[in-house]
Amino acid sequence: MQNYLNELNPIQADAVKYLDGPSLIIAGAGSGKTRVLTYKIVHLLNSGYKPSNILALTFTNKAAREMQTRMKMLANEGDINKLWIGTFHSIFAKLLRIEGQVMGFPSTFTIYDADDAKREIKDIIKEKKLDPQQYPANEIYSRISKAKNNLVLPSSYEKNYELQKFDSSIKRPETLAIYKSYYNRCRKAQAMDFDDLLLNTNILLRDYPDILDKYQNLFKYILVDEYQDTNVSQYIIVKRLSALHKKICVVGDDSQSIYSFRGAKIENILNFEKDFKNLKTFKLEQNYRSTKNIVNAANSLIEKNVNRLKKVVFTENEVGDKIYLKQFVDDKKEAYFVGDSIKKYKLNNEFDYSDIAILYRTNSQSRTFEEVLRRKSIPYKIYGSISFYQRAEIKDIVAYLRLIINKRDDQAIKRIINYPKRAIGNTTMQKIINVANSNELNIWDVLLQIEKLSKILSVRVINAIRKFVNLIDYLTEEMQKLDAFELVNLVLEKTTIKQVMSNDTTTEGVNKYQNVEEFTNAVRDFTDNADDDRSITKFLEEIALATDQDKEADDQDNNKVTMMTVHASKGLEFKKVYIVGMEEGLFPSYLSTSNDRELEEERRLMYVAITRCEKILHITSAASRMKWGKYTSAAPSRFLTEINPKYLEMGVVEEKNDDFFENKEEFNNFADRIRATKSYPKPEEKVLKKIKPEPTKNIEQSRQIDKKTGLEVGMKVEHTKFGRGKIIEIIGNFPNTKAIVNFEQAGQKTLLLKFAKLTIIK
DNA sequence: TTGTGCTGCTTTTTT
DNA sequence: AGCAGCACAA
Repeated sequence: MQNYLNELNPIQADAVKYLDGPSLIIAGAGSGKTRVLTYKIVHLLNSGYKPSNILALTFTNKAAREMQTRMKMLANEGDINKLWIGTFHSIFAKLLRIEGQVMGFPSTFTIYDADDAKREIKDIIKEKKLDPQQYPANEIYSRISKAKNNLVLPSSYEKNYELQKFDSSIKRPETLAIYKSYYNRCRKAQAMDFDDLLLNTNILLRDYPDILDKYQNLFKYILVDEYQDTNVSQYIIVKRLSALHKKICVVGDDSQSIYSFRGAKIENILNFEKDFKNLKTFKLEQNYRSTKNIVNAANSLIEKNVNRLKKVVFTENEVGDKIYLKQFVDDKKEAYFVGDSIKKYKLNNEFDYSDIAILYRTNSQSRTFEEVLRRKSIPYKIYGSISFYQRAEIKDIVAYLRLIINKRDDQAIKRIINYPKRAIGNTTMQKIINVANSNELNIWDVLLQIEKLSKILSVRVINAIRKFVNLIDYLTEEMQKLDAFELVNLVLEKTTIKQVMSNDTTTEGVNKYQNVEEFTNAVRDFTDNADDDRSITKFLEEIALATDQDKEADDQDNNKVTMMTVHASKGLEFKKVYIVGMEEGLFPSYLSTSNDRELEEERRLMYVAITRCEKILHITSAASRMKWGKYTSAAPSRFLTEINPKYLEMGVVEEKNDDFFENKEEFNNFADRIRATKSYPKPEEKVLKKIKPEPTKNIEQSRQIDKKTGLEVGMKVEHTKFGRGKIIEIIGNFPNTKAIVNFEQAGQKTLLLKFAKLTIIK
């Protein structure tokens, strides 16, 4: 075995070698954190620890996988497979499947994702006849989530005067009642949401000492990655499990704590010293990733935060280019600049597409860039907030699988009982749900004895339901004999989903069908490669906790520009980065500007964004941007003024137009700053240059749409004489606009629009 | 019961 | 701009 310790700097090596007691590794951005963690695990193995005695917790599946891959170079594969390594959620889901029976959970319990959880809450609000405006499901969900992450069960919520006072003060006195009801329903459905996985683990370890004992003994060494992002629930789990051996190593960077909206407590890392006696602290401060300019710029920004641990990140890398700053008239110009810039770098062969990332604050910003990159034939991949497995068409199929495994999964039933259409409509479901609720039954129990409802349901409906029940029963029986892949195919076949979908020839329909095919491929992949358990249960387990980022492994052509939110970019690095949309109200988000804590989190987020970059960093903003269908203007982000200007290179302000500025003062401030740097050429002329505010439509587009009638290329239309057809071209100007239409029956015709009566059909 | 078209809301980030 | 939810019609 090669001496891996030689590949580390002295502090890294010390951190790896120290196994005697609790340790805290403060790892600055780009300081080789993953390397230290993986080497430390290898070191544990070499020091006689058995792999099954090591627990390593990460925040993303990707991080876990990355560590495993890296370890394969250094340790034997059999050992690595026996490690307990994974996300908090997946590890403790696994634990609950093994041990949850004592709490009344079968090993087949369902995991509700955020979507399921919100639907359930929405249903409850509806059934309680509360005003959905007053009780937005989203906010109630996050309130409940917060309670759970602070280990506040409905019973403690009820006793907590403060919480209820707050709910009353915002006119939501029924929050507790909703929480109670939601909590009970999840239990009844044998379902756990993401927060329950941690909460129930806590209850398990608290109330069952022999189980606690078992796992305290099993986990002889515990490592936690991204410790700054742990919430109370996770923190207590870690504390309980490590209480016996006190062999725990947590790694984190307070400057990169960006998940407090999800209940993460930055205090967990700030106070770690108080929690563990004889703590050894290691500070990794040398950055191996970025140029001096980038590291220094990031430092100068994060220094503005008051609440932080002392740490000075430095680098011995080259000075590098300054950070390029540019502002544009609107979001389209911004996107075109990025597209052109990527093309230029690519032409000069300076970077591969895969070296480049576009980072933004909100997912909705991706659209504009997607459009531009597609137009310029630049290959890209987007990591969206919606995971592949959360797409409606996939969730439909998954719902069948979930129901086959767990008949009490009410959310699954609601989703599929009328998909594909079987004439079991909303009214029917409402009646059934009422019966279920008033008898403390699951929906499935009611369906099993649907004949009893002959007074309130028609024979037709009862027969439809019986058929549905038979179908599910049949599939459940078959499940015993089949592997996951075979079962999925049978489901697609017998439910007629496959047939229904292939009949849909619209673009979206075809797209959905392709997604389903991709899904079956993923299932096949799973059955082919899973080493021990290839049941559908195991597969569902994996995808319930999968995110979009976890699906790229099999992507062959990886030379693509990456687009993602800054949050999603944590832990990654790119040679060239564009941070876009640096505007007040967007980054920092308008929701965070009123309070210092949240503003500091936004600043850390910006810190994360900057430190993703190895070599060339562009930061852009737009003076005006399409938001909710309207153009809204914004001043450049305050964070730009917080970076020490000596690390910045101000670009030319492109075609500035003060018609776009309601807030001139803020713009002028920005302009002043730009003037203050030498590289900016004669600002006044540029700034005062006026252009017509016609930002959206380009010529090419306006030729393809007839403004008068709203007809557009690609639309389907109906003509009184020729029947249905599709517009393939629009030519000429009003009043002589003509449309070339390809009719299904009559063939291609050119019609003068002022005469032809075309009606648009969907 | 299903389909359609209108209204009003959304966007912060995610395991 | 896009979408969910809803009212109303077929």
